[in-house]
Amino acid sequence: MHAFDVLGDPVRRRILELLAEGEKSSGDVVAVVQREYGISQPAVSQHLKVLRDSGFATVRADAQRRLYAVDTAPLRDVDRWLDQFRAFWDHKLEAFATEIARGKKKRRD
Amino acid sequence: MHAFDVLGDPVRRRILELLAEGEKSSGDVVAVVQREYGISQPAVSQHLKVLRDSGFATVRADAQRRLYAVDTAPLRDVDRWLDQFRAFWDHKLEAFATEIARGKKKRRD
DNA sequence: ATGCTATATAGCCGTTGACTTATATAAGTG
DNA sequence: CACTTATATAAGTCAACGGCTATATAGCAT
Repeated sequence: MHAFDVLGDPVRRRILELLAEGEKSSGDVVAVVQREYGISQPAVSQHLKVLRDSGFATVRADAQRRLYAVDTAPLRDVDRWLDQFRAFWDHKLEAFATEIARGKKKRRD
Repeated sequence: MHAFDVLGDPVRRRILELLAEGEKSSGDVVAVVQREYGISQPAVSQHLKVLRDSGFATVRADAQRRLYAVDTAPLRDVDRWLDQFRAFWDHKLEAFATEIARGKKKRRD
């Protein structure tokens, strides 16, 4: 599943936002999402699986708990894809700051 | 349709890349996409409609032609959504450069 | 062992989205 | 006006996705 398809789902975006706050157990995520979206535990679990499989999240076990953390690698891919459009809103010196931010010392075209 | 859903489709992403090169007629887009993805003219036209409706593209008429151009507003929304994750890969001074690039002088939390 | 807690998987179903072909609309051309 | 070009819309099909309930798996507690 492509990164953008993963991010297409509002529940998955919300889960990533939660994980951005720090590592959270499946149960923690279920609690919040259930309150906000009213979907079942299995539904949330499936979203977590998608996030795992697509590289957006990593898991580690803690007894019966599964602790999820965000992995930004695919988000960085998205960010890099956006690069080709930044020229449209990054004019002036902002473009320079962005260059630095993205570590593109070699680009000159 | 949410911005991420729009970007979820590879054909639409490709169309945006084409428009990033400059204004193109529907026919120009159809030609490329048809060659690369082997889908019909109406299919491409429908994708262009989605891009229009979701604000990713603007059109102007030139006789029977429709000239499409990219509108980056929704892409900027996506970029801003990514902000909450940048802390994970924007460490050191790069973060500062990004701050400048995004014009966030007020943030302090 | 037995049961409770935490999480994942299986199997089913309805909706949606991305195609298709056929056709409509609109503007230039002979 | 009739024809062709350029593009959009209509209507139908099919697969994929996201939800559900039921159940399996695994670890802790009694």
